[in-house]
Amino acid sequence: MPTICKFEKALEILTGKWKPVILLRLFANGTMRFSEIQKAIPDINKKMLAQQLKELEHNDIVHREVYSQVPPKVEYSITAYGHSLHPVLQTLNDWGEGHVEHMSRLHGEETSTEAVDRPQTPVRKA
Amino acid sequence: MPTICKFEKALEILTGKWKPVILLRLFANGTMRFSEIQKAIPDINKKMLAQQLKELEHNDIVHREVYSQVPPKVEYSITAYGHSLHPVLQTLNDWGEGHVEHMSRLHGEETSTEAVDRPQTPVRKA
DNA sequence: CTGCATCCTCAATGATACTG
DNA sequence: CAGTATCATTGAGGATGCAG
Repeated sequence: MPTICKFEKALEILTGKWKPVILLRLFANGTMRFSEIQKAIPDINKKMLAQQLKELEHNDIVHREVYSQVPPKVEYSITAYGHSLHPVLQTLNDWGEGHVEHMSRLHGEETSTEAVDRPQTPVRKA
Repeated sequence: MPTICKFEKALEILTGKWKPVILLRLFANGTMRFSEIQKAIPDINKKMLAQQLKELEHNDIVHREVYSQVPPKVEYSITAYGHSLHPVLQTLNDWGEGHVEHMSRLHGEETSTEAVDRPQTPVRKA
């Protein structure tokens, strides 16, 4: 059980199609209701949002506060422990920033930086 | 295009089922032949290895040195730029280390830390 | 030895409807 | 409003064979 495991474990937390966006939103806004997050991230659907939040909650990154009232109200926020992620996010973001520049320098000046990766597995088309 | 993009871009590099292992191997061993990496990571297959290496190469993280000889010989190594990833990996790993402990403290003392995540979508079985 | 092409599998993602 | 349950989709991941 080398270093890999820890490393991969850490990645598991940040990975997932919506984790990053959700996390950033919560880091920025502090506390948000379920519907607020949904509005903030139009392309996500309830199932995914709930699912990802659940995972983040399980990892003690996000806190879930339920208000027993009608209509229901649930607020999400970054836990104390979750804030320990901040430096990690920062590092990742800083490197990412330099990286996009590095890429444009290397390859074309495409501002899109899109469809450049993962060329393989050409999608079994009809 | 807020911070997310850079952040996610960075994640893209590290993510992928085999990127972490491959990266760590290369960081540790310096230079390895295709077959060496394969032997070092028994569970990976040629296609995946080639694919992930290609992506890493495209991102200028890994260097590919081809020796035009028979039989063919190709060596992979971390590029100069690729080494800029080291602090990122370090940060991630450090946080991951603390995280596994935090998890065991929170939930059970399960050394497995397995099947605890992602409870949803119960696998559509026959 | 390397690596691409093909075909296949399945887990993650998504759309939708229903419930407290 | 905040979920859960179901069913459908898709694309990353994998097995295998051919080719340089």
